[in-house]
Amino acid sequence: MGKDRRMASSARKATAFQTADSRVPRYLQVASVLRRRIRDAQWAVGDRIATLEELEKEFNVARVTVRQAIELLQSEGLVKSYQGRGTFVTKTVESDRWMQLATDWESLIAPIRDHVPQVLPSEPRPVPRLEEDDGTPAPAYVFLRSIQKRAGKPYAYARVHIAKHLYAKASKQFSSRVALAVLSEIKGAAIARAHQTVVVGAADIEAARHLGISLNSPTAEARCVVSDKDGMVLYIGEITYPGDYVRLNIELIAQD
Amino acid sequence: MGKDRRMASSARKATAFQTADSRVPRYLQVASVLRRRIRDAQWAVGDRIATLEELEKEFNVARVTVRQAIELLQSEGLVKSYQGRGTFVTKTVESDRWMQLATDWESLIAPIRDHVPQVLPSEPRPVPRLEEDDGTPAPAYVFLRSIQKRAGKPYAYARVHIAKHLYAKASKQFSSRVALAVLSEIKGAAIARAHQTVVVGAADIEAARHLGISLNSPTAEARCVVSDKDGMVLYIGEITYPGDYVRLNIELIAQD
DNA sequence: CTCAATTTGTTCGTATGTATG
DNA sequence: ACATACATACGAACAAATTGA
Repeated sequence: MGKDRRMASSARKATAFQTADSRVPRYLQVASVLRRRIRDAQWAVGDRIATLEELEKEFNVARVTVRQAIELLQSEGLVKSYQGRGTFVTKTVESDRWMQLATDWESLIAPIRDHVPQVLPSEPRPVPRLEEDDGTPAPAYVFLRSIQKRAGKPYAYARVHIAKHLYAKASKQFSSRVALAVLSEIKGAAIARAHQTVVVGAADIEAARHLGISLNSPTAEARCVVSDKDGMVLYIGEITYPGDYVRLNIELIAQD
Repeated sequence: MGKDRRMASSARKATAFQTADSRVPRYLQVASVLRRRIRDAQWAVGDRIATLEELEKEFNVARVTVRQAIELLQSEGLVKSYQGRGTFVTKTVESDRWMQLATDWESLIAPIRDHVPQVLPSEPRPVPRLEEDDGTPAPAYVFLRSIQKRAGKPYAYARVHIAKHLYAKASKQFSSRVALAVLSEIKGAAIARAHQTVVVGAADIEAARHLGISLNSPTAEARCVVSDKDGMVLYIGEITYPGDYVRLNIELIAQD
């Protein structure tokens, strides 16, 4: 016995990595760190990566566990191992993976003006979650759900509440275009304020299904609230993005 | 050439959740979804949560697996089960967990002006990563690493490059105060532009250690670049936050 | 060419964790 | 609660290929 095994009883000794035991299989944890090193070009194509022995020590795991991680990368075609020589990077990971999240209204609207969302059957949803600062609710809302795709791959799962009286003005458009884009063009909608909150989250069962990612994998959850001059909330959009697509650029002090 | 043992798992019966198989133990996946529902007050304290049968169906796992998840929550003191009655929420998860990430210079500086970071021994670091849009590099940089804590708990791990000629003007201050705060007060530093990029990432071994989170758990990675009127980069800060602390508020259209 | 060092490949035994039925 | 199957993980020993002295 005596050695540091994988123990479920969290009361047990600190295990590998000296970090909190996440109980994600170790070989997967190691694999994703290695994968990221390749993605970040810390190891470029053609480079020999660290030896099994070095990795064993760095991650404090058994040799077989490192091998398991490397076999995984090999099956992804990222590396190739040669007995007696080492393990070499053969391919790099896709890099243009960013979804730009908007920080002002125009850059929010412009890119999605002509998007065609895939509308999902709308389950009834009791009431939109409103927070203190959001404003006062409209008398009634319509609830829509949709998936946005890019190159056939889903990159956003949207749950949207639209004030019923605005929805009525262009109900057909709302089912074929992105709600915010439609909203921004409705004359009767005097948009006076729009704010967005972004948090790092984890995919729940719905998001995982619709985005084709695994349950609990990191996501960015954006919540966009649009209101009129009286503070009445016209639109609430909750949009979930896969975490590895999201990028936010913020000008803190703009260049002259 | 060994047989691919991993395939055995996907050969297993119904692929739960119909999502990509993340190979995180199912009962843990279920547990975190339930934990989040409690955190989000979807199930408030005192509420009876869904029955085992409902959860079995929702997640498409065996009854014992649901039980395992619920036992975990029970051991965390979040719920309590009663035979014949159901499972009830007994405690909610800490709620004021947000780190406000700044979207303008003043709100970036103000809260950290008086912070005392814990400076780490600075390993040498060859060159700061500069991207196209950042500007031109200064002749030389000083590299610092530090941990920011709040209530004894680390919430940020910072790697910072400061232009050497500025560092020299207040070297002592830089080791006891947050670099950006010092920088903003140095007279010689004519800050003309500051921008920040935030992406959702995953904790590498360093970040995991310093933040006390598990390897590969979600993080927010902020990269802040400050430059002067000639486009010379005075400061590059790479800051890693645990994902569940980060919140970004963005005014898209400001209220009058 | 041989030898030693390095590095990956393979196997055994053991223990524990996960999930089903 | 139990039996079964499989997955994860460790440590250790040994085998095979490669490299350079």
